[in-house]
Amino acid sequence: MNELDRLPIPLLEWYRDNARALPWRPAPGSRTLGDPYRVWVSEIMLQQTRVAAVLDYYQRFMAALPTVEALAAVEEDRLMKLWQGLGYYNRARNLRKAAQQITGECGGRFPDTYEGLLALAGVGEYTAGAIASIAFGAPVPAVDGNVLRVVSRITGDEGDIARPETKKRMGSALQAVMPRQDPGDFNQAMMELGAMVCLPNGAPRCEACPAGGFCRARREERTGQLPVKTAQKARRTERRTVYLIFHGDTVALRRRPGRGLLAGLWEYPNQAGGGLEPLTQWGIVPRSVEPVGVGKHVFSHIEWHMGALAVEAAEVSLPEDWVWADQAGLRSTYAVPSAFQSFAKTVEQRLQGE
DNA sequence: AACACGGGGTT
DNA sequence: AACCCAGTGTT
Repeated sequence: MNELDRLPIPLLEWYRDNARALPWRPAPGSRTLGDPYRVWVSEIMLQQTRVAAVLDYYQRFMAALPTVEALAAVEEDRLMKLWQGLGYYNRARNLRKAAQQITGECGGRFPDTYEGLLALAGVGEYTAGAIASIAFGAPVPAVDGNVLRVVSRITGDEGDIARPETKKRMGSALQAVMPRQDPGDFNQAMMELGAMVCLPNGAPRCEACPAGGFCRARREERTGQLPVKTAQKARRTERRTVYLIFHGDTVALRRRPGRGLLAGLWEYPNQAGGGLEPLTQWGIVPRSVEPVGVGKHVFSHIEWHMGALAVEAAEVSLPEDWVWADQAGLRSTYAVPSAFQSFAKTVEQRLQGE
């Protein structure tokens, strides 16, 4: 028998005493199920995103779109504005797509099985397991990055956690020890343990761990070597010029393409490289051009180094899919990604001062 | 299996 | 600067 057999009882006890109160989380130990819609929205927001980053977005999102029906009917631009700054914007589009699946092909009934949930857009193996267990009490594991790290260390498993085969093996091992009474608490406890105690980067708080007495990595002093994970690819760097084009008390925004990076969001016109040629190409006649600072933004796979030019436009006409945005529009209508946040102050001052 | 896809916190 | 986060979809 392996170390995981000894885990459920001390883990659940630890969770009852140490779980954070979260807006989508049923009271730990209460054996009450989570609300499916609330749990679902939270799980999508939490994909590759920390709890602290999600909290405010979650509250605003639930206030604006309190039901599956409201989500299914929301305008895409409003949806993007609610998601602005959270990243991985396809999550939001898939969320709406799935809401339409539920109100449509599911006849308005929220899927209540692992397989049914897995069929929803944006719901993969992890999320299906999380919702099935937390909202419906199904005894299926939810294997995320936290859980992979915890299982790797407790069992001393040296399998590469980036490999599907490893995820499958650890999922099966968890399935076998999962308590039938409260699978939702068990899954959340595993993740909570990974987030609060069994920390990455070789700095786990083993003295506070309910598995400390039987954890293999701790006993063998291998917490610094586990989990095993293939290193991620290096980023490429792009140098771009961002054009802050002003006209009166407005600034030019253009919509990004519908696919790819930051799809469908709004941005200040920008171009790899730079110079003044792009302005001509866009049909912008500049009254004045002035460098107004630099910005850097790091994506997971790209690094943008940006230099900004403030342009006073003499012409009012703009290319297709561009708009003149005023302060109110920037604040409440157009979803502009964080990559351009470093220019917000400059833009605001210009629109203010004019 | 490899890659695209954001943004930010921690070490 | 590296790591990684309550991962999923596409190629």
